[in-house]
Amino acid sequence: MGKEKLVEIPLSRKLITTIVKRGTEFTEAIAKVLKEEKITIQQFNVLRILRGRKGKPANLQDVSKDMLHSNSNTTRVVDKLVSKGLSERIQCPGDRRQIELTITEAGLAVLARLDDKVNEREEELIANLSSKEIQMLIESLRKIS
Amino acid sequence: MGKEKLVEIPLSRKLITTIVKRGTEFTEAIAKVLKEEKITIQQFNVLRILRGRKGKPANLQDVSKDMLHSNSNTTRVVDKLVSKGLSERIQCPGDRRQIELTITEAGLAVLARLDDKVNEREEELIANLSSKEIQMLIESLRKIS
DNA sequence: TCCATATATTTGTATATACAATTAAAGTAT
DNA sequence: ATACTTTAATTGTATATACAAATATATGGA
Repeated sequence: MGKEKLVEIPLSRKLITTIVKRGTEFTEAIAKVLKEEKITIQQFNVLRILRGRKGKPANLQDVSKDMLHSNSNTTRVVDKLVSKGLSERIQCPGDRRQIELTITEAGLAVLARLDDKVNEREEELIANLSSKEIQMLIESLRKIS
Repeated sequence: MGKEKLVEIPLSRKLITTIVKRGTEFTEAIAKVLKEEKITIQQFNVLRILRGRKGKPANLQDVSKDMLHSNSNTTRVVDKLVSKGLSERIQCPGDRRQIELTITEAGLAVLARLDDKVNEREEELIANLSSKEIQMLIESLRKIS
């Protein structure tokens, strides 16, 4: 008695758990910053994608493919942005199944107010790591899949 | 013209994005395994915590503190487990504000059917990494926060 | 043209999550 | 005992997400 074998947690699980946990922490930390402008991370990502197109409209799939999550919800994220006046959606004249999404001035302004804050917060979040370690982490993590 | 400066994505963002992405992939991959038993990751985690207590009942906070997400939802996760017959909840006689949670035989059986599958899937997910790399990743990632 | 199939987006629905507010029971001081 | 504060859990609500089904348009034959 008192001698039950402690089940070893496999390294694979330790790593996976750690990565998931860090991912959640980061997501929540950034979400908190975005909250100042009352937008979610998904909305933020869509806005950045649209800004990156420098006026050239995007369709739903251009936007969805860079998003983490499945695309039926992209419609609703875009709905939100449109209803807030941060994005515009028109039917594509050439192919009326598609839509043409653009970012509005108000949308650009929101991003402008957030950019530095988000960058700073991101720096802070990994401030404990040397740049060598960061490089190494990126490389190993990319190898995973 | 044609000479717009491409904005460099900072390393901090690259790392954070990569970690978040891997976390999401892992979560989805494991969720898929758990789906065979129609339980979610949160439910799985609660069951494992309860099993780990080897009969000793847990209260809500014992369970919540090991969970990623905020505890008001733990009540509802537990609701699900109880309604499926995988867990039992009684009011704690000593302190009637608290509850006493235990795992049922059916709950243990679900875990027994899942354990190996989950472990295997986890191994697969990081099969591209050497064990030295895994060690190193765990260490660096833990340093972060 | 008419029909089958493919593509782009939207909608419905169940579940999950964040966050604030509420309820219930204990503990503590007067 | 009574009131005040703290603790434990639950509930309400808005939003987010997964997944399947539906809608609308386009495309390529017969």
